[in-house]
Amino acid sequence: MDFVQVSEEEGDEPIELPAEEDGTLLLSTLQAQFPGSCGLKYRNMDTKAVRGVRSNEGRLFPPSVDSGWGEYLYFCVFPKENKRKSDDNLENSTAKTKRIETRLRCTDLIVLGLPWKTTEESLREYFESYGEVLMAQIKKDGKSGQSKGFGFVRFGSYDAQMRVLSNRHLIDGRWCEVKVPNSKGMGHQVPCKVFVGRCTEDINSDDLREYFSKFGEVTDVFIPRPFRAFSFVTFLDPDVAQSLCGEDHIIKGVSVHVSNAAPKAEQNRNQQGQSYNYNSANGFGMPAYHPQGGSHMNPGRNGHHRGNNQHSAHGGGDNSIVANSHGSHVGSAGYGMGGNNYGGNSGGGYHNNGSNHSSGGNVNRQDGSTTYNRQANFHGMNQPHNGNVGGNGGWMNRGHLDMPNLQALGINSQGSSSSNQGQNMNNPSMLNLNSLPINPALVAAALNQWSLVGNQLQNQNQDQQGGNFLSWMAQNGGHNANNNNSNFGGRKGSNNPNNPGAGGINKADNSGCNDPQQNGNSGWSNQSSGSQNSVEKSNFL
DNA sequence: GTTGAGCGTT
Repeated sequence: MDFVQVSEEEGDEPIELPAEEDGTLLLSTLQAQFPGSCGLKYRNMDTKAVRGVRSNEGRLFPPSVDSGWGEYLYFCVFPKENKRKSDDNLENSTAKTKRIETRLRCTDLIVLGLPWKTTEESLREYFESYGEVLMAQIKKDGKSGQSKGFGFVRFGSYDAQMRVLSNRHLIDGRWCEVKVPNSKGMGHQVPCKVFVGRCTEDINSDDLREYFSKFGEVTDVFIPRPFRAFSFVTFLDPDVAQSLCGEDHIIKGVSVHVSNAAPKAEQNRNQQGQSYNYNSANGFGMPAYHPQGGSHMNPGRNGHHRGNNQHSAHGGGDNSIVANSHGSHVGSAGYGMGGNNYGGNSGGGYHNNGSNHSSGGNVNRQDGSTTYNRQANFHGMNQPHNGNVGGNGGWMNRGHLDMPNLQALGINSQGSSSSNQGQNMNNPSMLNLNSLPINPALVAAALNQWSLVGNQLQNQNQDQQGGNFLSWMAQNGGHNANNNNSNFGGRKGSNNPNNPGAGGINKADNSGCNDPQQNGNSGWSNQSSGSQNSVEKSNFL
């Protein structure tokens, strides 16, 4: 087997990636090691110039037919950064780093369970061991001045924030919980995920990833199984996602339609009084998954939090939910469109209602080899700007759902809510959880994204398991990387330092599950002519 | 003076 030496950047230590039998390198293989990368380049020894590697249909082709990949050291190509307004004036920073910094902004963190005696000074002092503390405050009773037992803290670096979120905290003698707050007004999000309709079965995740990587970094691709003629593509940049909505694109000769895949969490949120943590930085590496004290989820290289790793419950590099489909079906035949009527979903069913058509018209773009750098173009839409939080200069809440917050998943120790039982009885099972041979947490991540947890739990219950999500998790515990006490849902009710409540999912919250009042009101702007579609869709988002 | 799930008089 031929190996290709690839590094993230020129000069970095290369990783040897296995090529395929035909000598090509799968893009998915590359992306497994370098999430977010979309191509390769190398420096030509003779001309000293950098040359790009040919890429087509999810495959990268060696520069030479005869000598293959040769002895070149290849390095990754990442999607160009969309030009941003005010974030580009950072010095001493590569475009890539800039992008990441743009994405990984800090947010205020709530500190729960503080001792009454803790002061803002001692709070700050405690957290300064993690990094620069920009703000530390204790919420107090207005009259008495007595602490309410919680406060907020904000860090100057995302790395510090992540470490704080990853660890337990003994503050002034009491174990405290640090989370991203669910504060009101923080719940809106700019969706990063788009719905891709009219897909044919031969369009696999690699195809989608490769195609859409032209517009920006793709962090996830999800194709429902069994085949349902649509899929979801998640971008790192919500602006990119928005800019594509309403458009038709041609992938492998098939005209697919991209439209808004805004989760219907909004309704759930309002109804349940529970705010999803769709906010800003919460998309990356949230606390519940990193119970190990001192473990650095991001040991110095933010770039590794892109792409597949965003699904990684344990920071492992290979936990991509997309990975399952990598390497399969690539290059399989079956182009062609028309005549394929998949379950009544194809044809005319995916008109967007219009509210989210943002990018100045539904321009059809042919699938060319050009790299599109879409300009952000969602301002003035229905996405609120929660600007200038903490004076950090106009960041917006983003719809990054990549890293699940199981609290927000609506998972509790009783499994899905009984009040929802029966809601999905007539719903087709869209995902067989057992068919996804991956870390359950990653499935949860996916389910979180698409608010599928409730459905799946119930389908699962009926169809196979007879248990709840937790039991399923337990049964599949072997997949739970490292098995190191994944602390889904935090440590509620476990102030005992010796019992950090590992595995405790205590949040009684049905968000994400379907609710009787939700059905038929999908919050999904695609209108379908099919009678069944609205139900299916409403279950999906 | 008490208390221990929560979500911020900005």
